[in-house]
Amino acid sequence: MTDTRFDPSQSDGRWQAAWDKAGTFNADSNSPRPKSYVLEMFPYPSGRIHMGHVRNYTMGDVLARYKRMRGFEVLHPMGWDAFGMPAENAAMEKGVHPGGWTRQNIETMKAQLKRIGFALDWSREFATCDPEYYGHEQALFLDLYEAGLVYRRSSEVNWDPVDMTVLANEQVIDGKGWRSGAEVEKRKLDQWFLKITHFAEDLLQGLDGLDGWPEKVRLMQENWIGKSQGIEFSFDLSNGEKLPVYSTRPDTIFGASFVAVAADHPVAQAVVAASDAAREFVDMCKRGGTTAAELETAEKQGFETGITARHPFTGAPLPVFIANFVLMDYGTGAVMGVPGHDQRDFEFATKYDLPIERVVASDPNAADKPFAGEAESGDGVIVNSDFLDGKSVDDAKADVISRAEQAGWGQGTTVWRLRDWGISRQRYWGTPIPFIHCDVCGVVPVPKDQLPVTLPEDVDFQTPGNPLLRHPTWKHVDCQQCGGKAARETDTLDTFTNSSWYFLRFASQPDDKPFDAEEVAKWLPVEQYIGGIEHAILHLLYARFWTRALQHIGLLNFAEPFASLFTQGMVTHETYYRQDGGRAIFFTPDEIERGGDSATLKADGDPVDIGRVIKMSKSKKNVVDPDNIIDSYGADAARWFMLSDSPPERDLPWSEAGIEGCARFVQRLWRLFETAGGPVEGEDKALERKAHQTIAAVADDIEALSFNKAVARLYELTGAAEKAAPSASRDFAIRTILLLVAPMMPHLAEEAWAKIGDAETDGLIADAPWPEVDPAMLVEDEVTIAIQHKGKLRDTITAAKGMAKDDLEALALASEKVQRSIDGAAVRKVIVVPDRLVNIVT
RNA sequence: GCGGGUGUGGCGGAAUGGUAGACGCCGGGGACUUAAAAUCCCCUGAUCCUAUAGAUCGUGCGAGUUCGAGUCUCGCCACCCGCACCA
Repeated sequence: MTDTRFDPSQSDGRWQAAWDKAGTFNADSNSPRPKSYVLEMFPYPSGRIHMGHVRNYTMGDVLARYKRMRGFEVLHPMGWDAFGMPAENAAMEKGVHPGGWTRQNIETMKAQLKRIGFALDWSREFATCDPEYYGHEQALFLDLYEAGLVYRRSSEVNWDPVDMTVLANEQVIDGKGWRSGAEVEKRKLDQWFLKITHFAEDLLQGLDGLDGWPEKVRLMQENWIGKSQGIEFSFDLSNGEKLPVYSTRPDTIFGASFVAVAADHPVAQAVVAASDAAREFVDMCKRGGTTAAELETAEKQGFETGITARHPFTGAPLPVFIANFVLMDYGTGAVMGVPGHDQRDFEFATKYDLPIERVVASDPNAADKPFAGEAESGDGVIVNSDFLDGKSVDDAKADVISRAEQAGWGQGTTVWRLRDWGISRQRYWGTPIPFIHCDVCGVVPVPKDQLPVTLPEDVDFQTPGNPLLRHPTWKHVDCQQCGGKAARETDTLDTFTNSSWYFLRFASQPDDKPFDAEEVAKWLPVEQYIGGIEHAILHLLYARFWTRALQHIGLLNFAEPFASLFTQGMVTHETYYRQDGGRAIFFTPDEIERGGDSATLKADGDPVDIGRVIKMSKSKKNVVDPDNIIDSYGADAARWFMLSDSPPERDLPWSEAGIEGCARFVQRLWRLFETAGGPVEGEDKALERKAHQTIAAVADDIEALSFNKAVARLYELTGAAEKAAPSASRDFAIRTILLLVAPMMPHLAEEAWAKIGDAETDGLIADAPWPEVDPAMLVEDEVTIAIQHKGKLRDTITAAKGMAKDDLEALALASEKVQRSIDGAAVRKVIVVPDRLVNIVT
């Protein structure tokens, strides 16, 4: 037995080259095998691969390799989400071209991914900044335009003054740009929109069928779509106008004591025109902050307009206020105020001394019960409401809506929180929107045979704003229709558009169209999609929308792109810092010498503080570079670490000790594998049984993405095989371990497979089938029975599997320890769970 | 405020209502070695103890259901995530 070591620096690259050469992981859509599409969210080429990528792609890789072993033809592709602002920022800061910068990053990151040995089909690689990709995207955009799902309108947009671009609502967080963090301003611009609201109901309904998605993500999308049902009706105003309002509580209409409109509502603007006091109030409303904390503490304030609204049933005049808590862009921008049953209205009415009427009570006798300092928004029975009295909330809602509809002053309505998706960006590094503007003909689509509309290469980034707009020649074209002078659209598409259909392009890459529906049908929907929770709403909702939209125009025959979704946790690390005056100075893990529960700085040998374990980030310097890890420990140790210990949906704390343990295990396996092969005889039933149990369990664990459990089971079987004396059974167990770790440590597995080198291990282990389980071997013939007295463990005995209850009971009562515990008390009851335990109750 | 999740040794975490702490990391002891690395073996929840044995306690807190609860039910607490003056 030679005691050699496995050398990743020699082996990793050799096997990566072997897979490349054999095209092992290239997916064949014409294969007779069943298909499986495993996909991880493709990366933005920001510069280098980080540990989060490694974790994400390792999980997908294990699943993809496992699926291949189970006889599936697996599509496991990789590409680049290559448009976006960091490239332009780099252009501005370093004077490089966004395209060159991006290509360079892709090259670096691709080399990094290859070093980790991912089973990817690189033949399908593309970047979204390839004209071959975005040209097809332009074609799809034109298709959607023809289908009426794209439109253009002037709208108030979220303008980021730092990035000089428009942001989608989703990209505004607490009133600030999601990237720049700058306070967002409002501007009016002509913008392109995608009609995602056309599919609001369908996107909501579809969530019910997504059994393979986390409940959390489904709920987040449900809330984002925000369906609400109620009534829209108009008040007759004292100035002769009509004021439409929206309410989800028509049942409380008799409790209305005022009407409120948003500060930028037309009614408010009319009042402002005639009143300086009103103007002051409205200006104050607009200044108000929009952050959660500010809204929490903001007082409900209003300005009484002097106008009154006529109650549709009682005819009573209700005062109309301009109020700071009413939003213009939800519902109609105006509400009826029912202080008794809405907390905001309650606070408002209290401040302005408006009537607070009870119209819902726990029972009819409680009709005059006073309020306990807050509104009651719960269920109950209607009171003090004329013809509604005694009805349930639901019945009263229906009654008011039907009366309003019959009388013609209102109707049942559904209101959505979801808005149409504004996709215009005043940026260079994105997909040009394929339209031209002609003074005579208006907006004219670029004919499909002139696609792609490509980006000009010679652009200047030293001035803020859109380089396409400033370019001397690019935008000047002749109109397709009239031949006159026209200008190209200089806006580009939101980068989320690029990631809304890339998974289709991976499945099929014809030159003459975005994708081939038949080829796509062979692979889609994606069987398992893996990525970060940060995409729970935006990317995943847009991708679901695009798939529906393409189905709508007949290009696809399915609505949901991702059958199963998994959101993995982050890779975290301790932070190291010293306090310097008021602020912390952070150190990288490389600069630190880590002891048992202390850490010192290598440079001066003095201690540093160990901070919280948080997501790896450059600002906290708690990052570990995957390349360095692979240099030191090899790809397999890094992969194994990514799968060990933490459940995949939770955060994974990186540690030096942990990766060292993984590297040790790689060598431990190598030593074990070296003892495989050769002539061995003899049987070790128990070990053989454990091997079969492990095959079944690891398969279950991988399919459930419970990699940490699969890892633990492999440690166990490894320990058992190491301790066992040589036998044919042991040889079988070792070969079993080799096959089971192959998806996780593919380089070590190939090396050991080749080294065994007998008929059984011919070819690449990557092409070997998953081992068969003998069901008979899953069952133990002896079991350990727990003996309890009143639920407390007193003894354990070994018994034959399937022993009769009476025999077990007799064995249990014969136990000396049990008898001592019972101490002569009368046995009242004996619970026997076959093959498990006996519980004696006295 | 609304919605969701999490809570188990020094740490990461196992556990179809049935022997809590599998497996890994850290730590301790030992073997091998001139020595170190590597490797191997043993110990490692807490407390008590008359100590090869045994007892008690123990899964955020408090109740409950059950022969039996980390697991189920009810009520709290803490932390994390998402959404939010959405009428």
